[in-house]
Amino acid sequence: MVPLAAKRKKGLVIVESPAKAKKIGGYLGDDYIVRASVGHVRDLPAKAADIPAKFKKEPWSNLGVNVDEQFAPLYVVSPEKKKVVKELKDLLKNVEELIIATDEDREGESIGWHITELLDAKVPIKRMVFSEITKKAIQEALENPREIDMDLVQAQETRRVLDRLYGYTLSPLLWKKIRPKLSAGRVQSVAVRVLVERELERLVFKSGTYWDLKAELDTESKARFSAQLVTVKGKKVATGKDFDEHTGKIKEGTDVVLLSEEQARALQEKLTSTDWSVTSIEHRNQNRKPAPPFTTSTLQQEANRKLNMSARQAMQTAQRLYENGQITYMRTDSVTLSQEALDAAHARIKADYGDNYLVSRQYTGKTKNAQEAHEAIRPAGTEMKSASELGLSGGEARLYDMIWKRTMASQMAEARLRFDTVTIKADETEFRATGRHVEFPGFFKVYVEGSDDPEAQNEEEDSNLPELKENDKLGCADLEAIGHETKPPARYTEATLVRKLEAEGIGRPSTYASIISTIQDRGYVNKSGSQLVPTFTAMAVTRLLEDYFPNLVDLQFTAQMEQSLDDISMGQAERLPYLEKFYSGKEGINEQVKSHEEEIDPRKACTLKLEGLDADVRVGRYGPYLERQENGERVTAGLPPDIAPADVDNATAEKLIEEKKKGPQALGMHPEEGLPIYVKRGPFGPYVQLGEQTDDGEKPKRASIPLNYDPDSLELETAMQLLTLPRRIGLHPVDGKVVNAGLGRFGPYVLHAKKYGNFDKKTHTYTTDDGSKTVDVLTVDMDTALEMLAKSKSRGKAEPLKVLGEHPEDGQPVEIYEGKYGPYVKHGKINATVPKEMEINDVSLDAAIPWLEAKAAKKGVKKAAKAKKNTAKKSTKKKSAKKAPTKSVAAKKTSRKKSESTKE
DNA sequence: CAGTGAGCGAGCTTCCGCTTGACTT
Repeated sequence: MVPLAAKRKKGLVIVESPAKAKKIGGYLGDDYIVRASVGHVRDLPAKAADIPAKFKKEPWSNLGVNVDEQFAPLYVVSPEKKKVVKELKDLLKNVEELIIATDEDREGESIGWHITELLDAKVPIKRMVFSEITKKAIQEALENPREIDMDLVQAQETRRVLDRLYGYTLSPLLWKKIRPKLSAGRVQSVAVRVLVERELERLVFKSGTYWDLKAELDTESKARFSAQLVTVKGKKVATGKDFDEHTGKIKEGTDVVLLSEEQARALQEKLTSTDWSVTSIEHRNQNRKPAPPFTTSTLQQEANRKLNMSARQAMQTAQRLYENGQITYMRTDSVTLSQEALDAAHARIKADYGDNYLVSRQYTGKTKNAQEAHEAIRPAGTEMKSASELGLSGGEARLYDMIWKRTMASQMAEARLRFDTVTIKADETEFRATGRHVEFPGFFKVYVEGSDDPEAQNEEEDSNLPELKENDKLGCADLEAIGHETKPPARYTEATLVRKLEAEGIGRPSTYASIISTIQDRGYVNKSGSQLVPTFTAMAVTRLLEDYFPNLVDLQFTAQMEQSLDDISMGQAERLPYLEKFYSGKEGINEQVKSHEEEIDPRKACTLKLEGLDADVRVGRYGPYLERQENGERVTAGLPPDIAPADVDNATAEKLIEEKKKGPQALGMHPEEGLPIYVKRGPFGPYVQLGEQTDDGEKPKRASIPLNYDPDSLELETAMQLLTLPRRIGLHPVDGKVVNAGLGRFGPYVLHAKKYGNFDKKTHTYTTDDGSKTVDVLTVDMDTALEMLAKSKSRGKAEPLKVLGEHPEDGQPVEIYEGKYGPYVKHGKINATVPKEMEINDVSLDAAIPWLEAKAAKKGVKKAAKAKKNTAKKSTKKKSAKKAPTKSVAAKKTSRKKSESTKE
């Protein structure tokens, strides 16, 4: 709140982030007001509802770009940004100048320009830039303002318009040819393509088998070490690298010995009783350099590898650290450390490890398309305080600790390693043993970057060999023949995908996490553990795009776009010819989409003929299914929803089609009911059913199969028990009321006096606090049920802080409650926060009603959107009702009902 | 709350980047 008698201030400074505004505000003092724009303030309309009425009829309105008039963008202030803009406008009335201090990159420059356009300032406008948030840097920046760089703004607008044209012309083609609501975009389509190509490599991959020997050897002084077979009769023994992944055989022209199991065992037999001796020893020295300080991309990768955090979790955790002033800004592509950071790290290294561990280093970024508006991610401030010194805990402590270590390590000495390679002769074979010795740990003391290969040995670990010299005799304590299979190329994880995208210059620090969400939300990718598995839909979409728009899904497309944008930002090129070439004319995307629209057969676009698979895979409305011709007849069978494309082979296909033909197989007969029990799969997962569906509308008895049971190997006994749920566990020792276990809409539960206890959502089991037992809905006993119930949050009503009175419309009480985010007023199902500066005792009924109304209006919009999905099937009826004269009332009523049912 | 693989309708879906709300279990 601005006090009414506010003195006129010198300037209004606008930055992007509120946390940054706070910090800079502290440096600039009372003469300046510092506020955040909270990101972009204007954008092209995202959806039809955001298009202003007067443009709705324009043929280009959906694009939000007037493609007939110089690609003029239609900018709108999104509803959630209106408040910010209004506040900035009000503040501007009491200052002498407007100072734009947004980030010094393409997007930041554009945000600044949009602000000046919207605020329509009557006072002078200055643009200031800084790359480090220190008092000195800020004041210097303030004294050396510049103008807004319109070339840079143009480059941003070109980027924005191109992305819109790409996305909003290709997506509709996918709706028509493959499935509604699909999407295509410059970034996501390439990301999906990368995953699909890897999946196809796995699909055609042929595994190969090879054998080798591993020896456990003793020196004369009985020190033991192990060695691997490397040559037989002077010829190299085959390893995984020597195989051709398309054939599973040794690559042509490779001169190696491929050992079969028999040969390996014969060799093992022969060598056990032969003489072993050292033929040569080699030493090799190598130094290791620390990894550069974190950028967004490397932070996400390491958090994924070492802390098992998703990109999204890492960013949310980093955001909290940033808001608490504990780390610098977390969305950056720069590896540069400021002088403040260097000083802090150097001092701490000296104090903790000594001078010989300190080396000052400045890294230079080599990331494609880096904008470098911020510094690297590092502990904020001048002291390099550790996580425990800051009193952090949980995920924040772990992430901070990693940032701290990486920053420290980046300023520490190289590690010096010595590798020893010993060659050993046994009969006509050679074995090799390698050792690693850390001669000087340097930065290893603090931090070593993680590996994508979970089996790889840690770099910093010693694996020393015993003292050996040439011609030493060795004893063979054990000789093992080991069989190996070559593995297909690994699927991408969040970490490796982010690294790939960054390396190709695709996507920006602020978007890596959301790219991963988007491709999952659109049904292009499923996550299986840490693997990102593309779906059949992804394959169909990728193939269509590759066939008809190869240059748009080329990995180089973004790099080329960036080149053009650079030219525009430097004033060496114009936006218009670039956009015209992309969109208009014979080769432009508009014409291309139109002409391909006629030639693409949707049935073909949805049909995948996979190498080595006899049946076709088709992507249908209810998911992927198999299709095959048999005696001129079409047979189909649904595929499990989350099956990986590379895991579908002829055997799996055959099994699914056979099962479909036979119809649901009875698990067995229920001995008392005399009816068969089936295992079936519905939209809510696998379930068991007793008897058949009859015509009289009577539904057969059904029960979901909890996640801890495998539907394919479910026993009849278990099925019968599931069908008898809910089950009485016994009587509660305190009040004597019944405790039950059952299956509900949200999974298995235990129930006592209207209070529910829950099983783990992912496993449908529960492990007791002392870890002594794990139970499920069929096995849970009274003691465990009581423990579960004790944990469940009380559904009992909280006491209101204050009762304001009855709502004039319906007489329902209006009350104030204390919530997690401060006090709120409650009326029925509507809750509205009490403004921060209000005292609870000052809140009156009259004051509270407008808050509730505002909240109700907001909620209604959200709920209606949500409810739409659930009632899509019935929508035809609703539409005719809409034409009735009482339209608005009818609409209100239905939306009310829906919101109740969704809440239930 | 429990399968299926086909089509009029009205109007909508969809992009990439920059940021923090909201959530009251």
